[in-house]
Amino acid sequence: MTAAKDTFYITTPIYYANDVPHIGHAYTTVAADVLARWRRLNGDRVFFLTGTDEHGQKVAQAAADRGVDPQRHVDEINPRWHDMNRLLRISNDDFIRTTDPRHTKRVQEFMQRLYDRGDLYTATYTGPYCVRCEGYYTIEELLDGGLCPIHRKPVERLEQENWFFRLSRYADALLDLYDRHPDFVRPAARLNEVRSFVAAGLDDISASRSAFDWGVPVPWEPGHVFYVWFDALLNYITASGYGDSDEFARRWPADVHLIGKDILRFHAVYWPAMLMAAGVEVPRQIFAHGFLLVGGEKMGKSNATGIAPAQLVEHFGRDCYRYYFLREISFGHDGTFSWESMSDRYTADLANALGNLVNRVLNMVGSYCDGVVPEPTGATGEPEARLFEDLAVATDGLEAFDRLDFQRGLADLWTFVSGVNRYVEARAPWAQRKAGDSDGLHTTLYTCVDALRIIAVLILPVMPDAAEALWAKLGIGDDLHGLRLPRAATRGMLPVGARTTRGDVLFPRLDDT
RNA sequence: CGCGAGGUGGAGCAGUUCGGUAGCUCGCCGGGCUCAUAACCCGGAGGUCGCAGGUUCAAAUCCUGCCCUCGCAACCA
Repeated sequence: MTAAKDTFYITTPIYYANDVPHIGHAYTTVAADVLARWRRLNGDRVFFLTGTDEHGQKVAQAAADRGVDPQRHVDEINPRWHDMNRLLRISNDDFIRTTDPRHTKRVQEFMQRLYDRGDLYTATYTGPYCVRCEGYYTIEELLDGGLCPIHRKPVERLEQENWFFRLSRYADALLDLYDRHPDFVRPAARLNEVRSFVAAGLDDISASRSAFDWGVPVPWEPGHVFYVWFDALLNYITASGYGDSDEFARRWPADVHLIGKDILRFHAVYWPAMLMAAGVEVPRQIFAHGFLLVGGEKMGKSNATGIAPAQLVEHFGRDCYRYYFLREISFGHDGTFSWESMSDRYTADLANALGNLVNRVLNMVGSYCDGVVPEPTGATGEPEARLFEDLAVATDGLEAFDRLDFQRGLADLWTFVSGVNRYVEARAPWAQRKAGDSDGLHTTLYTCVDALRIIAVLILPVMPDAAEALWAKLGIGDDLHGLRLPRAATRGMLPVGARTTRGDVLFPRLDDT
């Protein structure tokens, strides 16, 4: 008896252990986290996986350079990734390391299966080999002087017997997959890329290495380890219970693998082919987002380390970090990061629109009603109708998150935030108070605080800290994290009599640029 | 003929799938309000939607050609 899939399963790539986390890694991880939190808010059981890729020759060399054992090397640098996740309040349910025994054991089981099914065969390879890439090249691919086209460094000449995966056997099945599931790869332009690549014909790919031993051993061939990409891709199933338990059946297939566009081929071609070969269902979707550009240029090794997430978080705060990249950049396209645009977003969207709104509303509740949410005894009219239209824009618009269109979702959510500001202007509670219209005033303030309550719920996936801080100000007893949509965003759920506190400003203006 | 993305008011972008008032944020100008983080609200100026043709009653949106920018070209999110 196998369980049925009942879990929303989302992954980030596993990051290369040797890398220092930069805003590009964080971009992928934050997006995945927002989606995970969004699905949880909607009541889904979620399994959100991230991790590190710790095998390969480069890692072994880096360890050797330091004079330490590779395992010790990766153990020592692994905390960087946990630090990044903690810094950004990432809510991953698991963290897979490819050196975990649970992983290596299952990689071997999986690859044994490919072997048993005849999809792995041995052949001798002779030719140029780049250690940094861990990749083979043809003479034509090399740059002048026999340099690696990626690293522009001299390549080695290698002759070794390797195991190969019969990727070519799966070309038709892959094309069929793309035709039957056009959403398998998104955005659509990426699917076209992948399709034309496969349609051009696939070569079998090398699946093992024998020049070094820092990897998962090939069980039937001493002295060989699996090529790091086979090892790495398999994390998605080894971490979710492949090989035992109903847990795997509840999670697999993954709903979405979030990746950068650079590793599209591995995920959209090799990975499904591997799964087909093993008789495992393919994931539902691969979503390749764009690159972050810095100063108009692609962020590379030269300038990547220049911007650590911690620098930005220190200045703008964690919530702004999470908000900014998703609001500013169209997910799936390349986007430009700049300190100025981040600062602008902070000031306009967070400090002025949202933070000031919270402050002005709670200030009025404080001074007009002693901080207690009044009973809305007055009549409602056009201003309320307009406000509720804006609310509908937000709740409908946020469904864009399910399409990974965070930009649209957040824009629509901010329509509501602005809408509440417009509502305040339309009702002018300060004037209602002067006029002695307490019924009207109470309805206005109740409506405003109720709107803040809904905002707290709706920003939760993106800005959990601010959501909690706002929630605390509202003095509602319920556990914010226990709330579920759509009920929690229904108007009128605010309890009369709640004791609000103005407290510190949510997003204080930052003086500098 | 390698593949792909993009060229939209001063800046950054959305809209292009399923043609029909060109939209958003910032900036600028003017007004309002005064509860608020000099914040908020309203109005305005500013664009021949890269260029040239074509289809159509109608094109940023479809077709053809061209120009320019930027990525990728088997392992950097």
